[in-house]
Parts: sequence; structure tokens; C-alpha cells
Amino acid sequence: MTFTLATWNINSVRLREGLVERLMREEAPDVLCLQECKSPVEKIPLERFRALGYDWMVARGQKGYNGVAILSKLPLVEAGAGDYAGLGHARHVAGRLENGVTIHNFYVPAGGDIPDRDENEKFGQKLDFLTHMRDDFLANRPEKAILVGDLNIAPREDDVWSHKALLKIVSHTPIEVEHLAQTRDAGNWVDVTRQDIPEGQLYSWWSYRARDWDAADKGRRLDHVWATPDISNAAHGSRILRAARSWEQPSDHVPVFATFDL
DNA sequence: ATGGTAGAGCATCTA
Repeated sequence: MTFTLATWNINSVRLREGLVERLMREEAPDVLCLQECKSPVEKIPLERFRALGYDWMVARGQKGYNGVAILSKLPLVEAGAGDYAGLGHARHVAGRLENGVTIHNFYVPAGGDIPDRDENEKFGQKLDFLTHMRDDFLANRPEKAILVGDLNIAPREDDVWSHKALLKIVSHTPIEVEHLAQTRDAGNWVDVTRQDIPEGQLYSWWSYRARDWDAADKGRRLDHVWATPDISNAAHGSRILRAARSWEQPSDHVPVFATFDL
């Protein structure tokens, strides 16, 4: 079977219900992983998604903040959810397809503005969240698994508009990049997007604060698709839907896609 | 170095 998966930080699933529908109609990924739903699970507007063939959902939510959901046209059952770093936030949910593939959907904490855990508690929480992920993958090596989400780190020099300018900016500091590398290596995860598109600048997020985000193009690749080595060679066709950043009342993130032949 | 925008929900907090 072949299926296409997308990951998208939607920044309020209720405000942007119409944009989710547009993606479902125009791109029709089989599996759509959302982050920052900012909604309790019971208030996610499921009926309109069901009408478009997305009959399955696993999700975690809370009022106003965070929230992750996996919407699927393929049968999907819940495969757990973790409370990483003990924050009590809705930042992870996992589902399993009938072919046995597990899909992890993560929303890693943004980490605040100051890249120092002594001055900024949120930065420490971000690092601890990643360390907890790493330890989980070391204790229980994932197989036949896909990990997606807003990881809030742009690891490579060509994942940001200026490596030099962002070295001290949260999302691209060396300590965050090192934590993310350890997390990835602990699960033997393969960066599917970069497997497919190894060269060149690649961004999935542009700040709302720019006068002209498109012209300035000061983006970062914060949203990722990873897979375990037993299925990573089945992945292809990665792409980033930059055009969605120009949709009406957009999210500051755009969808990232990958297709798997399994 | 600074300030810039957006969402939730109604005062700020978070990104």
C-alpha cells in the first residue's frame, strides 16, 4: 500500500477549520498530523473532517494551549501518549495503522526567548523534553515507526535563513541541535525530508512579525518527518507546501509531506 | 539592539 502523510502546526484548529478542509480537499493526505490545536479534544470540529473521508482520529488536547491530533482516512487506533518532561501538556500522541506502522505526533516546547536554562525555565523544559524523548527511544527502540511534528528546532545550516544570525536564537542554538541529534540517533530515526531533498535551503515556518514574509524569506525548518530505518527506504516524494503560508489568515507554519510505499 | 504579529479568552500568557 501507498499512503501520504502530512504534518502541520495549525495554530488553532477551530479558527482554521476551513484551512484544514482546504488541505484535505486539495492535497488529500491519507494521514494528517496537526499540532497546536489549542482546543480540548471534544471541541475539535470532527464532523466536517469526517465528511471529507477522515473517519479516524487520535488526539490529546487542552484548553487554549498545545494539543496534537492525527486525522486519518485509513483505520487508525491509539498507540499511547506521553507526558514528556512531566509538564502535563498535550504535546504527544501516537497512532497505529493496520499495516503495523506507528505514527508519533510531537509538539516540542518552543523554549522561550533566552537560550539559558538558568535564566529561562522554558528553555530547560525544552531540553528536558528532548532528553526524555531520547531516553524513551533508548529504552524502547522504535520499529516500523514514523515520527512527525513541530520539533521547534532547525538543525542544519540550510534549515535557517542565516546560520550565523541564528546561532544564539532559540531553535538553532548548538545545544538544541545537539539534543535533537541525540534524540534522533537514540531511535535510529532517518530525517525523511532531507533524505529526499538533501541540498538547499528548506523552511516550514515564517514569523508573523515580518512585514513581508515572502520577500524577506527569513524562514526556519521547524517541522519534521522522520522514519525508522526498516521503513525509511519506502519514503519518497517529500515536499513543503510553501503556498499555504499565503492562504487567508494562515498559520505561521506550512504542511510538510512524505509518501510511503509499504 | 529592537520591535514586530497572532491566538485564546478576557488579564496576560505563549509562540
